[in-house]
Amino acid sequence: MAEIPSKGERTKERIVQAALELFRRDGYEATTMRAVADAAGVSLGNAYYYFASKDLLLQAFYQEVHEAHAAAAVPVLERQKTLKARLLGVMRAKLEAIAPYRHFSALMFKSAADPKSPLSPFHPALATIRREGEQLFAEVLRGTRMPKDLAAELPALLWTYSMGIVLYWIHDDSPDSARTKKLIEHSVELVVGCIQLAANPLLRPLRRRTLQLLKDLQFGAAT
Amino acid sequence: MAEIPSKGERTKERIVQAALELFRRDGYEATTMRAVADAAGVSLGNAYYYFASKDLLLQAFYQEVHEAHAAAAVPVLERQKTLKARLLGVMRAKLEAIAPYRHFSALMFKSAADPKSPLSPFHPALATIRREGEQLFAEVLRGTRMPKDLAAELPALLWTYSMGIVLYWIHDDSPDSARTKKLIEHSVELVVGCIQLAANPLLRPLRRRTLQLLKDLQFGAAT
DNA sequence: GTCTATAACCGGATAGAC
DNA sequence: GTCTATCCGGTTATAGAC
Repeated sequence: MAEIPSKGERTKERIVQAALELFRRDGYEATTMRAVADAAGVSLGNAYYYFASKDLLLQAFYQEVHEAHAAAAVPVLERQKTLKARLLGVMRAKLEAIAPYRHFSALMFKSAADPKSPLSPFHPALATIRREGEQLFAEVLRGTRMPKDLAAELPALLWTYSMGIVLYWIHDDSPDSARTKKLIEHSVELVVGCIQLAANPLLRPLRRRTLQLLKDLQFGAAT
Repeated sequence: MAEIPSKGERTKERIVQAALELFRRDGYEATTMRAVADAAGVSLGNAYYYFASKDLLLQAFYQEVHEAHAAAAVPVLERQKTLKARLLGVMRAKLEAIAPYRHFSALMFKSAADPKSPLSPFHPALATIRREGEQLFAEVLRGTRMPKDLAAELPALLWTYSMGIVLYWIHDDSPDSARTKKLIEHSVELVVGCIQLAANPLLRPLRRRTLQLLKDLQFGAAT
């Protein structure tokens, strides 16, 4: 840890920073690679030496947004004790964290649609970010008693749920994202209801069957 | 109806046909607008006179695929009487219809992520195709007795459900899409179970509340 | 006013020299 | 690692033909 950054690493960092600033100021499409290279003080070809394509520069952005979300979630998780309040708080924090970047979130879904895109959350390059996202939801569940098998799958499920909300939000043009907020309130209630239901010992057979199905459907798994 | 096509219309049709053929043969990205124009026997500028952008040419593709699905669904809907068998058959037909075009389906989701894209199913230009899709699911429901309020919302919900399946399928690299098939079998059961549950008169209050929420969340509606 | 063509523009990406 | 020169393809400007 804490390596001294090599020359190449410092150049790379300069490019990322230049890109982040320009993306924020002018948007992704309006920012040309030539502008990024200029702002970073390198040639166009050199920028491509570090980032094989323009959208790889976005990865840095996603990391930033995730960190903002995680930070905003900390006080919520400290204060709230019930599952419902914790999930609600974290989802609200998520909405606030991404609010300034609707456009970039849309870009993420754009690439998520393409399994081969290096920006798909299923792509190894972004697997880390996804895992960190799931980690956050694991925190949400901390303190909620439930069967082990369920606890193992829930973080990933909740992360997927949060992505669904984001997808809705991207298309939501109601003032102040009122619709999305409403959706969050209601869906959190639903989700928590389902979790509590699923935790009920009487439903163990159904739960096991469902979890098994989910596992079978996971992309990593064997057929 | 049945107008005699004007000269412009015939030119437009020639361009679409050329595009369809090249897209099929070489894929979307590998097909250049110059190649399409050449194949259609028009100049590049002329092609742009009819299609303001390359991806507008894809609309024709989606229409074709939808028609193939609708056609494949006809025998299913004639033979099958139970809701479950009808839905299952139509979903299987869907998978078969899109099978040769995984790549194009991915492209659709790519644009669906961007609310402003002319290829988003929420965009007016594609609203017709979406309505036809919902219409097909309305057919699936024909013969199933259920409350009016539920019947009004279900086609759109089922269409959304089918889109979810397609999204899964795009990422599914299991042999012969085995995973997606499994998902269809299991989720159809789940969906039908939910519908039957929702139709139960005892659950009317919950159903009404849920349907109201769904309506509120619809993008067309007032806040 | 409907249609067609040619020539350019622009920006992402690559080749290859140093 | 860094640069310059170039390619390539989507898109636009614009002028003329019917």
